[in-house]
Amino acid sequence: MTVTPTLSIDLASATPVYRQIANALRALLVGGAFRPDDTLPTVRQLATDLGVHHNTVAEAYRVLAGEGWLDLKRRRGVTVLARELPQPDPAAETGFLSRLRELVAEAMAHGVSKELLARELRELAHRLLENGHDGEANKE
Amino acid sequence: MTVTPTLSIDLASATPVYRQIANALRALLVGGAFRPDDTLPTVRQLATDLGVHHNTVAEAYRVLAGEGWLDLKRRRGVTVLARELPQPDPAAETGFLSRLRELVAEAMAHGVSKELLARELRELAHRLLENGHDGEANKE
DNA sequence: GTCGAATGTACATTGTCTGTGTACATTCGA
DNA sequence: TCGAATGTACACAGACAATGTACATTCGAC
Repeated sequence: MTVTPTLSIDLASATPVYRQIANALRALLVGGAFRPDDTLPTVRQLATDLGVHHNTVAEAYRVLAGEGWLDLKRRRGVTVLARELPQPDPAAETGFLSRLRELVAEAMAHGVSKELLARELRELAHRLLENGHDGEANKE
Repeated sequence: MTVTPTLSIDLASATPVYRQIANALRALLVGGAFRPDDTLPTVRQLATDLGVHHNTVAEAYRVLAGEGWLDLKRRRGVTVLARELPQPDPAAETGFLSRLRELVAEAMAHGVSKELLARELRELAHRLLENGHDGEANKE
Protein backbone atom coordinates (compact mmCIF):
# COMPACT_ATOMS: atom_id res chain seq x y z
CA MET A 1 0.00 0.00 0.00
CA THR A 2 1.23 3.43 -0.86
CA VAL A 3 0.70 6.06 1.75
CA THR A 4 0.82 9.71 0.89
CA PRO A 5 1.49 11.64 4.04
CA THR A 6 0.53 15.26 4.26
CA LEU A 7 3.57 17.20 5.27
CA SER A 8 3.94 20.88 5.76
CA ILE A 9 7.33 22.35 5.05
CA ASP A 10 8.35 25.80 6.09
CA LEU A 11 10.94 27.15 3.71
CA ALA A 12 11.53 30.11 6.01
CA SER A 13 12.36 27.94 8.99
CA ALA A 14 15.89 27.81 10.31
CA THR A 15 15.87 24.04 10.21
CA PRO A 16 16.90 22.69 6.84
CA VAL A 17 14.12 21.41 4.63
CA TYR A 18 15.53 17.91 4.32
CA ARG A 19 15.59 17.66 8.10
CA GLN A 20 12.07 19.01 8.40
CA ILE A 21 10.94 16.29 6.03
CA ALA A 22 12.88 13.66 7.92
CA ASN A 23 11.51 14.85 11.25
CA ALA A 24 7.94 14.90 10.07
CA LEU A 25 8.20 11.45 8.54
CA ARG A 26 9.99 10.08 11.58
CA ALA A 27 7.23 11.37 13.79
CA LEU A 28 4.71 9.58 11.62
CA LEU A 29 6.79 6.43 11.64
CA VAL A 30 7.16 6.49 15.39
CA GLY A 31 3.48 7.14 15.73
CA GLY A 32 2.67 4.08 13.76
CA ALA A 33 1.05 5.87 10.85
CA PHE A 34 2.62 3.37 8.47
CA ARG A 35 2.92 -0.36 8.44
CA PRO A 36 5.81 -2.48 7.29
CA ASP A 37 5.91 -2.82 3.52
CA ASP A 38 3.92 0.32 3.02
CA THR A 39 5.51 2.39 0.30
CA LEU A 40 6.08 6.10 0.52
CA PRO A 41 5.88 8.47 -2.42
CA THR A 42 8.83 8.43 -4.74
CA VAL A 43 11.58 10.93 -4.29
CA ARG A 44 10.44 12.94 -7.27
CA GLN A 45 6.78 12.70 -6.42
CA LEU A 46 7.16 14.02 -2.90
CA ALA A 47 9.57 16.65 -4.13
CA THR A 48 6.96 17.90 -6.57
CA ASP A 49 4.30 17.94 -3.89
CA LEU A 50 6.48 19.92 -1.53
CA GLY A 51 7.96 22.14 -4.17
CA VAL A 52 11.55 21.25 -3.46
CA HIS A 53 14.32 19.53 -5.34
CA HIS A 54 14.17 15.75 -5.56
CA ASN A 55 17.65 15.52 -4.10
CA THR A 56 16.39 17.28 -1.02
CA VAL A 57 13.74 14.63 -0.50
CA ALA A 58 16.28 11.93 -1.28
CA GLU A 59 18.48 13.29 1.47
CA ALA A 60 15.60 13.13 3.94
CA TYR A 61 14.83 9.56 2.91
CA ARG A 62 18.49 8.68 3.25
CA VAL A 63 18.52 10.01 6.81
CA LEU A 64 15.60 7.79 7.73
CA ALA A 65 17.08 4.84 5.88
CA GLY A 66 20.24 5.34 7.88
CA GLU A 67 18.18 5.12 11.03
CA GLY A 68 16.61 1.90 9.88
CA TRP A 69 13.16 3.19 9.13
CA LEU A 70 13.11 2.91 5.37
CA ASP A 71 14.43 0.75 2.60
CA LEU A 72 15.39 2.56 -0.58
CA LYS A 73 15.60 0.70 -3.83
CA ARG A 74 15.97 1.99 -7.30
CA ARG A 75 12.78 1.97 -9.20
CA ARG A 76 11.04 0.08 -6.40
CA GLY A 77 10.30 3.18 -4.42
CA VAL A 78 10.58 3.57 -0.70
CA THR A 79 9.26 0.90 1.60
CA VAL A 80 8.71 1.09 5.33
CA LEU A 81 10.67 -1.39 7.37
CA ALA A 82 9.59 -3.11 10.51
CA ARG A 83 11.57 -1.45 13.23
CA GLU A 84 11.50 -1.24 16.95
CA LEU A 85 11.00 2.10 18.55
CA PRO A 86 14.25 3.92 19.05
CA GLN A 87 16.18 3.10 22.16
CA PRO A 88 16.67 5.94 24.59
CA ASP A 89 20.13 7.32 24.04
CA PRO A 90 21.41 9.10 27.16
CA ALA A 91 23.65 11.39 25.13
CA ALA A 92 20.79 12.33 22.84
CA GLU A 93 18.56 12.92 25.81
CA THR A 94 20.86 15.37 27.51
CA GLY A 95 21.45 17.01 24.17
CA PHE A 96 17.76 17.57 23.65
CA LEU A 97 17.31 18.86 27.16
CA SER A 98 20.09 21.35 26.60
CA ARG A 99 18.52 22.56 23.39
CA LEU A 100 15.22 22.83 25.20
CA ARG A 101 16.59 25.02 27.96
CA GLU A 102 18.51 27.06 25.46
CA LEU A 103 15.40 27.66 23.42
CA VAL A 104 13.34 28.68 26.42
CA ALA A 105 16.03 31.07 27.59
CA GLU A 106 16.23 32.61 24.16
CA ALA A 107 12.48 33.03 23.94
CA MET A 108 12.42 34.67 27.33
CA ALA A 109 15.17 37.04 26.36
CA HIS A 110 13.23 37.99 23.27
CA GLY A 111 10.29 39.06 25.31
CA VAL A 112 8.05 36.08 24.91
CA SER A 113 5.67 36.25 27.82
CA LYS A 114 6.48 33.96 30.69
CA GLU A 115 2.89 32.96 31.06
CA LEU A 116 2.51 32.06 27.42
CA LEU A 117 5.72 30.08 27.47
CA ALA A 118 4.86 28.27 30.67
CA ARG A 119 1.40 27.48 29.40
CA GLU A 120 2.82 25.97 26.24
CA LEU A 121 5.36 23.94 28.17
CA ARG A 122 2.72 22.53 30.45
CA GLU A 123 0.46 21.85 27.52
CA LEU A 124 3.19 19.92 25.76
CA ALA A 125 4.00 17.93 28.87
CA HIS A 126 0.35 17.19 29.40
CA ARG A 127 -0.10 15.95 25.87
CA LEU A 128 2.99 13.79 26.15
CA LEU A 129 1.79 11.96 29.21
CA GLU A 130 -1.79 11.76 28.17
CA ASN A 131 -1.27 10.20 24.79
CA GLY A 132 -0.17 6.69 25.50
CA HIS A 133 0.18 6.30 21.77
CA ASP A 134 1.42 9.46 20.19
CA GLY A 135 0.00 8.67 16.85
CA GLU A 136 -1.43 12.06 16.29
CA ALA A 137 -0.90 13.03 12.73
CA ASN A 138 0.03 16.50 11.76
CA LYS A 139 -2.68 19.01 12.08
CA GLU A 140 -2.29 22.22 10.24
CA MET B 1 31.24 50.21 36.64
CA THR B 2 32.58 47.34 34.67
CA VAL B 3 30.79 44.09 35.01
CA THR B 4 32.40 40.84 34.07
CA PRO B 5 29.70 38.31 33.41
CA THR B 6 30.45 34.65 33.68
CA LEU B 7 29.43 33.03 30.45
CA SER B 8 29.76 29.45 29.41
CA ILE B 9 30.16 28.77 25.74
CA ASP B 10 29.76 25.36 24.19
CA LEU B 11 31.85 25.11 21.08
CA ALA B 12 30.23 21.79 20.24
CA SER B 13 26.74 23.22 20.25
CA ALA B 14 24.85 23.57 17.03
CA THR B 15 24.06 27.19 17.79
CA PRO B 16 26.79 29.51 16.59
CA VAL B 17 29.11 30.85 19.25
CA TYR B 18 28.35 34.49 18.56
CA ARG B 19 24.66 33.76 19.07
CA GLN B 20 25.34 31.84 22.26
CA ILE B 21 27.18 34.85 23.58
CA ALA B 22 24.42 37.19 22.50
CA ASN B 23 21.77 34.97 24.03
CA ALA B 24 23.57 34.65 27.33
CA LEU B 25 24.20 38.38 27.56
CA ARG B 26 20.66 39.19 26.54
CA ALA B 27 19.36 36.93 29.25
CA LEU B 28 21.49 38.79 31.77
CA LEU B 29 20.35 42.13 30.40
CA VAL B 30 16.71 41.12 30.56
CA GLY B 31 17.24 39.81 34.04
CA GLY B 32 18.55 43.16 35.17
CA ALA B 33 22.03 41.96 35.96
CA PHE B 34 23.44 45.22 34.62
CA ARG B 35 22.53 48.82 35.08
CA PRO B 36 22.59 51.58 32.53
CA ASP B 37 26.11 52.90 31.98
CA ASP B 38 27.67 49.72 33.22
CA THR B 39 30.45 48.70 30.89
CA LEU B 40 30.96 45.21 29.62
CA PRO B 41 34.36 43.66 28.93
CA THR B 42 36.04 44.79 25.76
CA VAL B 43 35.70 42.74 22.64
CA ARG B 44 39.20 41.40 22.96
CA GLN B 45 38.99 40.81 26.68
CA LEU B 46 35.86 38.72 26.51
CA ALA B 47 37.22 36.94 23.47
CA THR B 48 40.31 35.95 25.41
CA ASP B 49 38.25 34.80 28.35
CA LEU B 50 36.05 32.64 26.18
CA GLY B 51 38.82 31.47 23.93
CA VAL B 52 37.28 32.68 20.71
CA HIS B 53 38.18 35.23 18.11
CA HIS B 54 37.54 38.85 18.97
CA ASN B 55 35.45 39.27 15.86
CA THR B 56 33.14 36.59 17.15
CA VAL B 57 32.52 38.57 20.32
CA ALA B 58 32.19 41.75 18.28
CA GLU B 59 29.47 40.08 16.25
CA ALA B 60 27.60 39.16 19.41
CA TYR B 61 27.92 42.70 20.73
CA ARG B 62 26.72 44.03 17.40
CA VAL B 63 23.62 41.86 17.58
CA LEU B 64 22.77 43.27 21.00
CA ALA B 65 23.60 46.80 19.91
CA GLY B 66 21.22 46.32 17.02
CA GLU B 67 18.53 45.39 19.50
CA GLY B 68 19.17 48.50 21.51
CA TRP B 69 20.82 46.89 24.50
CA LEU B 70 24.35 48.13 24.09
CA ASP B 71 26.25 51.12 22.88
CA LEU B 72 29.53 50.40 21.16
CA LYS B 73 32.16 53.06 20.93
CA ARG B 74 35.70 52.78 19.79
CA ARG B 75 38.10 52.71 22.61
CA ARG B 76 35.35 53.52 25.10
CA GLY B 77 34.27 49.97 25.48
CA VAL B 78 30.76 48.67 25.60
CA THR B 79 28.18 50.39 27.73
CA VAL B 80 24.78 49.16 28.73
CA LEU B 81 21.91 51.32 27.61
CA ALA B 82 18.72 52.01 29.45
CA ARG B 83 16.16 50.06 27.57
CA GLU B 84 12.65 48.90 28.10
CA LEU B 85 12.05 45.22 28.24
CA PRO B 86 11.31 43.75 24.88
CA GLN B 87 7.71 43.97 23.96
CA PRO B 88 6.12 40.70 23.02
CA ASP B 89 6.23 40.26 19.30
CA PRO B 90 3.38 38.00 18.20
CA ALA B 91 5.35 36.73 15.23
CA ALA B 92 8.33 35.93 17.41
CA GLU B 93 6.10 34.22 19.93
CA THR B 94 4.49 31.89 17.45
CA GLY B 95 7.90 31.27 15.97
CA PHE B 96 9.30 30.19 19.29
CA LEU B 97 6.30 28.03 20.02
CA SER B 98 6.73 26.33 16.67
CA ARG B 99 10.37 25.65 17.36
CA LEU B 100 9.41 24.33 20.76
CA ARG B 101 6.91 21.85 19.40
CA GLU B 102 9.29 20.90 16.63
CA LEU B 103 12.01 20.19 19.13
CA VAL B 104 9.78 18.10 21.34
CA ALA B 105 8.55 16.09 18.38
CA GLU B 106 12.09 15.50 17.24
CA ALA B 107 13.18 14.40 20.68
CA MET B 108 10.26 12.02 20.91
CA ALA B 109 11.01 10.58 17.51
CA HIS B 110 14.58 10.01 18.62
CA GLY B 111 13.45 7.93 21.51
CA VAL B 112 13.78 10.39 24.34
CA SER B 113 11.58 9.08 27.08
CA LYS B 114 8.21 10.71 27.38
CA GLU B 115 8.47 10.88 31.11
CA LEU B 116 11.86 12.54 31.05
CA LEU B 117 10.72 15.05 28.49
CA ALA B 118 7.52 15.84 30.31
CA ARG B 119 9.35 16.22 33.58
CA GLU B 120 11.76 18.68 32.04
CA LEU B 121 8.96 20.66 30.43
CA ARG B 122 7.11 20.93 33.71
CA GLU B 123 10.28 21.85 35.52
CA LEU B 124 10.98 24.64 33.05
CA ALA B 125 7.44 25.95 33.30
CA HIS B 126 7.60 25.83 37.05
CA ARG B 127 10.86 27.73 37.15
CA LEU B 128 9.49 30.33 34.78
CA LEU B 129 6.48 31.16 36.88
CA GLU B 130 8.06 31.08 40.28
CA ASN B 131 11.24 32.88 39.38
CA GLY B 132 11.78 36.57 38.66
CA HIS B 133 8.67 38.60 38.20
CA ASP B 134 8.77 39.44 34.54
CA GLY B 135 12.22 40.80 34.21
CA GLU B 136 12.15 43.08 37.18
CA ALA B 137 15.59 44.41 37.92
CA ASN B 138 16.92 42.55 40.88
CA LYS B 139 17.14 44.75 43.88
CA GLU B 140 18.30 43.13 47.04
C1' DG C 1 14.62 -10.33 -25.11
C1' DT C 2 14.64 -5.20 -26.22
C1' DC C 3 13.67 -0.69 -25.37
C1' DG C 4 12.12 3.23 -23.06
C1' DA C 5 10.65 5.41 -19.05
C1' DA C 6 10.73 5.85 -14.10
C1' DT C 7 13.51 6.15 -10.09
C1' DG C 8 17.29 6.48 -6.82
C1' DT C 9 22.17 8.09 -6.83
C1' DA C 10 26.49 10.62 -7.62
C1' DC C 11 28.85 14.70 -8.24
C1' DA C 12 29.73 19.45 -9.29
C1' DT C 13 28.04 24.09 -8.47
C1' DT C 14 26.16 27.93 -6.14
C1' DG C 15 24.88 30.58 -2.21
C1' DT C 16 24.86 31.31 2.74
C1' DC C 17 26.63 31.18 7.32
C1' DT C 18 30.56 31.00 10.88
C1' DG C 19 34.74 31.77 12.55
C1' DT C 20 39.18 33.61 11.71
C1' DG C 21 43.36 36.47 9.98
C1' DT C 22 44.74 40.83 9.12
C1' DA C 23 44.91 45.47 8.55
C1' DC C 24 42.88 49.92 9.57
C1' DA C 25 40.46 53.98 11.99
C1' DT C 26 39.61 56.05 16.13
C1' DT C 27 40.20 57.49 20.72
C1' DC C 28 42.28 57.96 25.22
C1' DG C 29 46.14 58.61 28.36
C1' DA C 30 51.04 59.58 29.21
C1' DT D 1 52.29 64.43 20.17
C1' DC D 2 52.55 59.66 20.21
C1' DG D 3 51.68 55.01 21.17
C1' DA D 4 48.68 51.62 22.65
C1' DA D 5 44.06 49.91 23.18
C1' DT D 6 39.80 49.07 20.97
C1' DG D 7 36.04 48.56 17.69
C1' DT D 8 35.51 47.88 12.60
C1' DA D 9 35.99 46.38 7.79
C1' DC D 10 36.97 42.99 4.63
C1' DA D 11 38.74 38.93 2.60
C1' DC D 12 39.30 33.98 3.24
C1' DA D 13 38.43 29.11 4.37
C1' DG D 14 35.51 25.51 5.76
C1' DA D 15 31.00 23.52 6.39
C1' DC D 16 26.42 22.96 4.98
C1' DA D 17 22.11 23.21 2.18
C1' DA D 18 19.73 23.21 -1.98
C1' DT D 19 19.99 22.60 -6.73
C1' DG D 20 21.28 21.21 -11.85
C1' DT D 21 22.64 17.60 -14.37
C1' DA D 22 23.93 13.32 -15.78
C1' DC D 23 24.13 8.42 -14.84
C1' DA D 24 22.91 3.52 -13.24
C1' DT D 25 19.42 0.51 -12.41
C1' DT D 26 15.07 -1.65 -12.74
C1' DC D 27 10.40 -2.45 -14.24
C1' DG D 28 6.78 -2.84 -17.72
C1' DA D 29 5.21 -2.87 -22.62
C1' DC D 30 5.74 -5.08 -26.70
